[in-house]
Amino acid sequence: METMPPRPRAQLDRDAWITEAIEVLAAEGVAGLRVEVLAKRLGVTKGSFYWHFKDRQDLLNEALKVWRDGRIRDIAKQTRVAPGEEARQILHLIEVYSASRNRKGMLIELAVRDWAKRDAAVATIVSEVDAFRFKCARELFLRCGLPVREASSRSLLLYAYVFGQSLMVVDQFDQGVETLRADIMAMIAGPTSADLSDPA
Amino acid sequence: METMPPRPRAQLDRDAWITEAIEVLAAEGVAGLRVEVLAKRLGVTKGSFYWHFKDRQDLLNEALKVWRDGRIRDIAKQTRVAPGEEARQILHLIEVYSASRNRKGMLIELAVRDWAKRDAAVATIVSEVDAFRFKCARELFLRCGLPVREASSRSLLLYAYVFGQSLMVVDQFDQGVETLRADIMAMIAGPTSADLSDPA
DNA sequence: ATGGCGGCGTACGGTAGCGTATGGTAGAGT
DNA sequence: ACTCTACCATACGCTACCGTACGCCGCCAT
Repeated sequence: METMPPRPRAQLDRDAWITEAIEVLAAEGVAGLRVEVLAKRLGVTKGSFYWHFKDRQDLLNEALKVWRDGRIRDIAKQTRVAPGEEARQILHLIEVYSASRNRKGMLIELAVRDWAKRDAAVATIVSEVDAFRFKCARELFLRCGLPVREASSRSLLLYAYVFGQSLMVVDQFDQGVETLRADIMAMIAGPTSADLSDPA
Repeated sequence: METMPPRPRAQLDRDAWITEAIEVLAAEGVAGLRVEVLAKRLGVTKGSFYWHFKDRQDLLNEALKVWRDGRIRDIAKQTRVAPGEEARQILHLIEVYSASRNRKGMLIELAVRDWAKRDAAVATIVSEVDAFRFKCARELFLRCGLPVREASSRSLLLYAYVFGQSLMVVDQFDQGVETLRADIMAMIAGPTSADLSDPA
């Protein structure tokens, strides 16, 4: 056999670097994503790194692609739902992003968005992801019976809210923040056609 | 005369460093806030810096304080309004933060919040500012006649939205984003007691 | 005019990080 | 057993920083 010509284990290690890179990205931001730090975390030296990658930028590009593809897949999954379940799924969407759960995912989101402020190529990718998110969420609202304009504005509000929520330090807001969050979820999601037409 | 004992120009130069520091903070983030970079931008060497400041952390602390005080003052100013103008002021509040105008202020906000993720002391300050913002905004809603719970949730939604909005890259969303933003503003601000009780 | 000091420049040591060059090793193929 | 190569370590040069030590220069008061 030809030992699986192109990549028997090389490609797999590349992925290990990328996976760890995204981990560090979430914790330290793109500025803290250093080659030698990464190597230490992986228990190797940078001699390994420069075998797998041309340079640091090469890793950053790959990590960004992996992030984008993962986001696209996840968004598609989260918004592909059986008819009649759209309204419930919108609430689920908001919950999924609410920083308590999915903390790491949100940290990655924020790190990438901070990165995008200083790198136009990253901003382009983020823009693509945002557009896709917007499109999918709007589709959910449309299938709930809302007119295009309202479906659009609610979609934008939904994502702006969940991202903004994760930026705020709300732990000393007087009463239970959970109650407020629940009320806000209802504001963003409803009233939908289900509320308007469902006799129950 | 005693040549104006404490600070004839020294304190003023300290402020110059801090002002420039906040500028760089907005553009490059806290990780890009380097002493020697700052010195070059100010046309001096770091010999000057270490006369005015103990070390880099000293500058960071001061910059953070200046930011906090400026925020507190601005929030107080933006939410202190004549009776009957509350509803209008809420809309104005959203507009002021909408990233198009006040771009630099928002960049500083985002940079400080990113900073807060890796520095507990910064997170405490941000928490104070957020709590004050929340309190002031809620007061506006309350004076519009809304019950406490709704005033609270709308206040939280308002700030989460404006911060989240500034994180998103919306330039390729199909139709006019301005229209969507206007609709969202109306969702967050209204219906208020003015809409409910004003016969006009 | 001159001593003192505020304000800054210069020079230095030290660390962290990028990227390169080159050597070493273990395992697969023959 | 020999070799080849994927994979990694070591060592180096370079730059960008931080912080310190110290020297210079101009301004004010006496």
